[in-house]
Amino acid sequence: MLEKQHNAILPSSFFDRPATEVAPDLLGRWLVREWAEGVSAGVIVETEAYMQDDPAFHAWGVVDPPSGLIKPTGRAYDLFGPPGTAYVYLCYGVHWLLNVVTEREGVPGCVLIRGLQPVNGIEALFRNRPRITSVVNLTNGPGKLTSAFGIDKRHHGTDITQPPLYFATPRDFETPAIQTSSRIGISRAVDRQWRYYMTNNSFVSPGTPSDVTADRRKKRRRAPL
DNA sequence: ACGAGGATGCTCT
DNA sequence: GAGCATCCTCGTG
Repeated sequence: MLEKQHNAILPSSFFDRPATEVAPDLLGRWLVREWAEGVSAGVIVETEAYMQDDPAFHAWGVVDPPSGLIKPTGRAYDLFGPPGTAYVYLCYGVHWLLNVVTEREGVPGCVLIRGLQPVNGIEALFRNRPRITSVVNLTNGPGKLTSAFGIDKRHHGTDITQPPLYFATPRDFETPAIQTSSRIGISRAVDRQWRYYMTNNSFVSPGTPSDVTADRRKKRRRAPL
């Protein structure tokens, strides 16, 4: 089982930067989850950055530019928190998505974790997703990896630079080869190349990057006559 | 292989 | 009530 390497934990200062710097820098590092018995970990292979003045960002429009005042409404408020805080929200009413808050307190930003390659405690991950039979399908998507790692509402707002859930730099860390694309599943700010992923890694999510034609509205339900 | 559709809940109009 | 930072299943080829 994995030795606990608390000295390798990424500190909050790591996240006190623009999300577009943090997101690529997280590739090749580990997400670590400590259980009551044992530890699971995965190499981060895919991330997305969300920033101020970003129409695809949950906190978009929350800052009033003339005054700089924050309108503390809903989930967006938590994106102004201190760097290294977990921002976990429910997507499509079904899946929890894990983000880490970036930039100093008062400046909103976050990085979405979209893909992991399991490297430790894989049995526990399978146990959390009993219907999955192949390792690849365990964690190759933002909703899949939270399910496998047992991440949900309970982790929202918690310090993600401490056990039981944190990021760490592995001993053999090397800066990986990285590619970029537009982000997946969004309909606004589709031109920004703020998705980062490892080259030639099969644990990158199968989603298609958004483009101006990719986000056609689903067929609208016909109104009853 | 690929595409359509459903599940399901929170936020804002 | 619409619009989601998704995933899985079940049709067709």
